[in-house]
Amino acid sequence: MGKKITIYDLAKILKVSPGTVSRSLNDHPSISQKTKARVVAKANELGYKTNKFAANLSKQKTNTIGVIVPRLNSNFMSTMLAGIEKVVNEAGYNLIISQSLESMEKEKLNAKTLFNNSVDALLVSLAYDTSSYDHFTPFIHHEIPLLFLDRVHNLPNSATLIIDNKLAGYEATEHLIDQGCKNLLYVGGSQRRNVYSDRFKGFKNALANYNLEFDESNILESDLNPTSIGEAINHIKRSTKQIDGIFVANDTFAAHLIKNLIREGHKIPEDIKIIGFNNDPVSELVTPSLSTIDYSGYEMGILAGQSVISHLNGNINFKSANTITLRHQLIIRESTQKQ
Amino acid sequence: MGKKITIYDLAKILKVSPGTVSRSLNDHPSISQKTKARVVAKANELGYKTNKFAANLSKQKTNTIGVIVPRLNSNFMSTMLAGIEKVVNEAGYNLIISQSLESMEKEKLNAKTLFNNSVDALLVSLAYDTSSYDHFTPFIHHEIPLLFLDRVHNLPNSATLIIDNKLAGYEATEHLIDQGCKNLLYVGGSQRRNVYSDRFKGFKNALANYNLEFDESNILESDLNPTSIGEAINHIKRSTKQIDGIFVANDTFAAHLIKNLIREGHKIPEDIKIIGFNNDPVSELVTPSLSTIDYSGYEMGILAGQSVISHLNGNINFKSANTITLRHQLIIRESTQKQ
DNA sequence: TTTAATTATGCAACCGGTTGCAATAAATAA
DNA sequence: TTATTTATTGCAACCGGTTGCATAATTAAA
Repeated sequence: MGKKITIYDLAKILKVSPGTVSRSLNDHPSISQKTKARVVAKANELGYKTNKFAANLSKQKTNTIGVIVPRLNSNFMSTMLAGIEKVVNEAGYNLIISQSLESMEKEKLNAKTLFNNSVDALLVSLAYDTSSYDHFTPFIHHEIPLLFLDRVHNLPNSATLIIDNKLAGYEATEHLIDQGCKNLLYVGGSQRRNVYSDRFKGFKNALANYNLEFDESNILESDLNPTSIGEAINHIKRSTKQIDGIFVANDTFAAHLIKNLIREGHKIPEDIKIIGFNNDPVSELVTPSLSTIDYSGYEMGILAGQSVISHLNGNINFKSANTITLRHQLIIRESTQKQ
Repeated sequence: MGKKITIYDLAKILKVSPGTVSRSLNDHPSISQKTKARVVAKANELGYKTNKFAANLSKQKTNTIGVIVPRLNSNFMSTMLAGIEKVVNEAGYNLIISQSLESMEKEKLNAKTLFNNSVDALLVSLAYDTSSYDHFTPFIHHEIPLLFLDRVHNLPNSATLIIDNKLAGYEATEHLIDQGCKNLLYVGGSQRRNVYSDRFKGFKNALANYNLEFDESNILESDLNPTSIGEAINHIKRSTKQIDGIFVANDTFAAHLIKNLIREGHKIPEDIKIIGFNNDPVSELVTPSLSTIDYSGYEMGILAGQSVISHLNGNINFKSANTITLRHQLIIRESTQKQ
């Protein structure tokens, strides 16, 4: 039940000043080893705990890092968060996590809240429909480290952590072409988000490079929600040229697509080859197993945590436009197998 | 960049006392409407923002709720968190999330950290190997609301939020028996966790009820990690009586099991029927699709958030042992289809 | 032994709200 | 009009650390 003991209590007991107690506990250099030892010993003995409120108030620092993600319940995001959490926790920081639910309005609110909560840094993966970025300027103005992850936007004095989506998109598409596909379809999310527009650019480049013609029927913009599978199926059915290869910018949607195409009587990979993106656990489990682009959310999280921490420790900083690009890898499974 | 303005600035400008400003901003009843209006107007005009540090210090309240989960990157957990986040956020609370990584030691650390951070409430889903619960007593002693979710432990003055795992286990098993299975296997996690031991109890009850014999070969305790699939396969192979029905306490593991059993030449559901647990998205996507028990992590999260909030608001409390049981539902898919 | 240079500690202001209690102003009753 | 009651507002202590600067204690140099 221990009534809270404060540095004042310690000071009185040890017959020193509160300031000395404070400095001792914080291992300040101007305190003698002897005194430090005494203070620390007594503090432990009495179970002293620093009152974060007070410490925060005078230091104006919360030891808290804010995160905004589109949603918590996606494999990629939760894995990334797991990585972030691990690193920042080891460094003594807490994570305040909030989700935008893919809405810019909610994202704005989240940003405001986190700002008001004085997070020491902010990590963001942008919502589906975010089109303005003013809600991040308070962070920049107050020099609060701002790091975008995966779904990024280039703002001055902020850093971004991504993979080379364009290249990955190119490689995925090239793989389909290698396997003999001629009429390709790209299914991705909002072109406003770098992850989708870049993958699409890669897709388009690959088509051009292999002299495959491209028109608007070769791209489908979707919210990638499983409930929207119907639209995708319709698009494929309606297409005048028979589609024989699909690059889906998201494994979960790709898995649903496989399931539904098979239900519709298509053979995969014989009639249509499909490649996804993310190497979500589901890609191994679906039948046929799904070829995909692997990149580790966990690693991205770890790296994000590390950069932010080292920024906070003053080792590096985000002043100079700072982009970290992670590696990715093509994973070939059954869904793109040549006959 | 807008020097911070404080209640003292407002007080000076408006020629009232800081106390009056504070009370006005908090809509205290003893301030006249006129004054309140003036203060609020001026506060808005100058873009006043309350300094949480100071407010926390004097109120000794953080408006922050701590959560400890075994891991962030499981569908169930991240969905549950999504639910919690939504509710508490709307109520003006922040969520500090930490993961125990299924280790009691880490869980202890997390609990300590969250305690030191003075969270206003704590939500916990226990780690795989947690066997002592002392790390939660500080919360109870300080009357910080403590709520266990899904993987629970009954502590006095704490609440629990669960489903009827025993009944669900019974129903899953009964379903297998209904479909003609005679030699059943239960694959679950640590018996120390209610979710697994209760499901097992239901399993055993069902066997007894249908006069099916039970011995140690009918149960396999696993960490349910996909890397442990080999052990499960071996167990099934080695079994003297030919196993024809498996109840796996976790969809992901069940999905891997299906995939691997098929690879080994078994036919599912013809030779072996399988039922999972959780209704994870993967259960629909695997082939054959997986029968399972559905219960909504999201709903559980929402409910958890709501109970904690209403407790914090003084509406209900956890003093009287408080258990909320959510409903669940048997979902029949292809993996248990009778021929 | 003195003086200068270090090292260790104390003092007190400060961070910015919150809140019990006293004081004053306004409203109602006598 | 005066005495009461009630509605408003101010005062000042408090929450518990942190930190610049002055002072005291100790050590090294002269």
